[in-house]
Amino acid sequence: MNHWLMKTEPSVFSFEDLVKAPKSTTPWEGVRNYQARNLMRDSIKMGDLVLIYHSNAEPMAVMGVAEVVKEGHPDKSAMDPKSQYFDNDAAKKGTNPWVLVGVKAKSRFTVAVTRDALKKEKGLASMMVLKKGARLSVQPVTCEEFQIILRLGKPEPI
DNA sequence: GCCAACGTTGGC
DNA sequence: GCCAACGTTGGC
Repeated sequence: MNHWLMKTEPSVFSFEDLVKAPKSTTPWEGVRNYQARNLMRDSIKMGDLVLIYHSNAEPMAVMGVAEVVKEGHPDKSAMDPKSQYFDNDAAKKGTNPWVLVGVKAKSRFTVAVTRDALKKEKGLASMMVLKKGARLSVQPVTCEEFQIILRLGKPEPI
């Protein structure tokens, strides 16, 4: 099984929004970056676990864990003019390059694992999310990193 | 195919 | 709000 980290801006869609969604499940739409697209298309599999990270927020933190419940398939929002994620170029061409996965909230951290807390932890020093300028919104996380963050977050089941 | 200019992300 | 770092675009 593989582990991932997905960023979200809580003002747009927060971890609690995911928890409150029907069946605590949502299509992770709106990713418009090819590297992240490739991960969702090729590498992210059913049952993989995902850390949900709040970016551009107070606090910046990992808020909980989600599970992949649907593997890569077309992100239809790219072709929907009414969607905030509409991709005009893709729509004009008539081919949709964008892919999403379905995620379901699995556990909520009783202790939000803040960016500062991540930085303080020796075993997390090489995490992509901590690198300056790292913008990839879907990132791989090692099993060791995942376990450390789980220990810090003291998760409770949803 | 290079690379400068641009728009966006996201920490600070 | 600022701006560094990044990915993408488009002229050549």
